[in-house]
Amino acid sequence: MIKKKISIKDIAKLTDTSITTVSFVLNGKGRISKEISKKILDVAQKNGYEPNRMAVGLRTGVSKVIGLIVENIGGPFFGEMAKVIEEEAEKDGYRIIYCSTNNNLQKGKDMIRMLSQQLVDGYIITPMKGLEKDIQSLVDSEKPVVLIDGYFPGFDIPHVLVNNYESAYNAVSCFVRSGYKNIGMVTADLGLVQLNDRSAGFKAALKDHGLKDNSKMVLKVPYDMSKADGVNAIKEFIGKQKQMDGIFFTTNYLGTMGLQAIRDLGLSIPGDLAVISFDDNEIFNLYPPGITTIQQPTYEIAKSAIDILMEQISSRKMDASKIDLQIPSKLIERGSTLTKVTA
Amino acid sequence: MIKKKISIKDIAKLTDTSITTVSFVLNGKGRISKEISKKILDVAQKNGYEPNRMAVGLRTGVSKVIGLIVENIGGPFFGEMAKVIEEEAEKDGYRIIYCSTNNNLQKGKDMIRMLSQQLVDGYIITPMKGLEKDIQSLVDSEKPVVLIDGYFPGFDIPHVLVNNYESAYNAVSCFVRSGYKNIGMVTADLGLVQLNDRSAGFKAALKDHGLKDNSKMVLKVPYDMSKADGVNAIKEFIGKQKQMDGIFFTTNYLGTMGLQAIRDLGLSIPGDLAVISFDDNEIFNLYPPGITTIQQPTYEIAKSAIDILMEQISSRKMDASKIDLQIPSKLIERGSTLTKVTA
DNA sequence: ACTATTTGGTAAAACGTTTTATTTAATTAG
DNA sequence: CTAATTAAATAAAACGTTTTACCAAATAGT
Repeated sequence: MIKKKISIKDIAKLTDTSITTVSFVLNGKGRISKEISKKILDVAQKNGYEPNRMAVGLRTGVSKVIGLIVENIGGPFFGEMAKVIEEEAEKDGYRIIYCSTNNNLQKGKDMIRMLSQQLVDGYIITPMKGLEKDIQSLVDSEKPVVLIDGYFPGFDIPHVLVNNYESAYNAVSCFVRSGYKNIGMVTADLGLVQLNDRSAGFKAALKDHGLKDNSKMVLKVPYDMSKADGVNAIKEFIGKQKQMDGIFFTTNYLGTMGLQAIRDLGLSIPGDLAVISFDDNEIFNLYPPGITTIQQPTYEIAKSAIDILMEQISSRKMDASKIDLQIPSKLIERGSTLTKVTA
Repeated sequence: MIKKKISIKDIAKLTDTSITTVSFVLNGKGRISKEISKKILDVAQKNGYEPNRMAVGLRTGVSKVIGLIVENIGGPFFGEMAKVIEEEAEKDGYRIIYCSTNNNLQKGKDMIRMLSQQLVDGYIITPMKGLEKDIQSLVDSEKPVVLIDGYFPGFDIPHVLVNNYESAYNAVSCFVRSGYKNIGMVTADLGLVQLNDRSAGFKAALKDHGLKDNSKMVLKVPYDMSKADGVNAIKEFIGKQKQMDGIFFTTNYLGTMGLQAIRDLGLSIPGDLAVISFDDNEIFNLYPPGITTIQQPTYEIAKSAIDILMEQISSRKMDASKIDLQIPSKLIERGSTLTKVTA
């Protein structure tokens, strides 16, 4: 029994009414008498009528789908984000189409192009270097867009992200508070503004705390480097920095690579090296003695992004364009930054 | 400059041809002369023409979108899966709409209904108890469906998952091989067949190795229990099992809760307790002394699922209905199951 | 009692494609 | 030199909605 989908036309036939009438009743639009309404609703209900989204989309230009373009849907940060976004969007009857760019520019461009085929009503995008014009052209053509986790300096595109600068600054303060003064940093070589902001916050804090800004104590791990190579690079880096007593990892995956490096080197945390990493994570909670982290407010970021997007979608006002929402992070202090004991 | 999307009709006008001609050229269908073809292609290219997916979908009944319904897109296992699925689907020009059920039956039902509004060409679903009829009705209406990570006993719905029974069996064998004979298990109370299979494999292995099947050495943690409560439950469980020297966690999240419990109890791994967990994970690699895990072949599962789905989509043959693909897992042996040293 | 107005309902156009059936022009066959 | 074939292009219908414009009947206004 291959049940053919029932259409509005079928319902009209079954109820001896017109297509228009059915449509009006179903959408509560026109003025149709109680009795006819009831009859139509009944029949629709009984036959499990569901509107054909394609037809609706074609006619109205609204797909009720939003496009989510992130770096890696499989990662802990974006995965969590994706979940919240889905849940929030669903409340407004929206569904999510996603795609991971893996920080590949071409993939990002392709995706924006694909999705712009009248398929989605709006975009949530994690920006990457080189995508500026593509996204701007989206905005120019009045497509609602919200950036998360980053932004484009000089472009008026609404974005919401953690306050990277202050967060990194706070990390350094935490080190200092606990007595660590020779602090190194491991970051990635993507041109991402969020990483730059973290670096800037880090440096500013060093300066403000009167620590020497030894730029040799910064390692940039190439993004496309394999995990094993990355760990080795970090090991080598740590090996070279003889006087370093604290290390700051600017991302989640660098943090775990770092832990592995530290473990392989047989160093103790925080005895030999205090540690703070960006992006809280189950690992950092569990790994002895507990790693101090900067916890991103994923829920709030995602919620805000959806809210802003929906605002744009409903009222076509673009006064949201100047939105620059930076949400504070939470420093989760754990064993890796216990007060330094000097021998 | 609000660029209006250009349509096939516009191109026809610009090139002094008909709509049909343009459509034929763009799809390589009819017989159109080289010169006109070139002209049309040029104009289309120059104006950045992209077909309106809604219109195409309405006319052809094909959306080029597949629906992915998982338990939690944010989790490590499903996230990784989602990523592979997206990448593989993209090769065939498909995009993914996702949704997390959080093991909530109603949400699952709702999602299936929503997506069936002619919105998706096929489904990849992680089954949950109670969804049998909904999914079967999908199959009945000739919608391509593939289940991943589980299946419905007694229903002929194609599915691909890890060989749960054998995997759990192997875990026990690993314990035994290393000298651990009093093996407990922690599992969840969802009615999921994959968990049942794991339990069954576990018990069968105990029996085959001549170990006593002490059913008191099994803890079922309620799925909706908070993390803290879960950890406490596990702590209590471990506390009660005085002679237990090895413990098997049937899922990822139970494994990490278990690690926390063990850490809180101040027990050493594997000295006091050997550990194996299902689902490999960065944590298990990093956490000292390294936790032995059953690594699911996520890539292969996802790839196979997509392949089977595409097969169904392209050739409307339903002979795939009896597909029961169980892919072997890989036991990653780490420090948590080092050979037992008896004092 | 005639004109306004409201009420309940519908026909038909439009959204942008794909595809079938047709037309016209050009080529080949006999 | 016609008749048959083929090549090139197109008109028009259809997919399932939403929505504008319109109509007829009933009600209200004066």
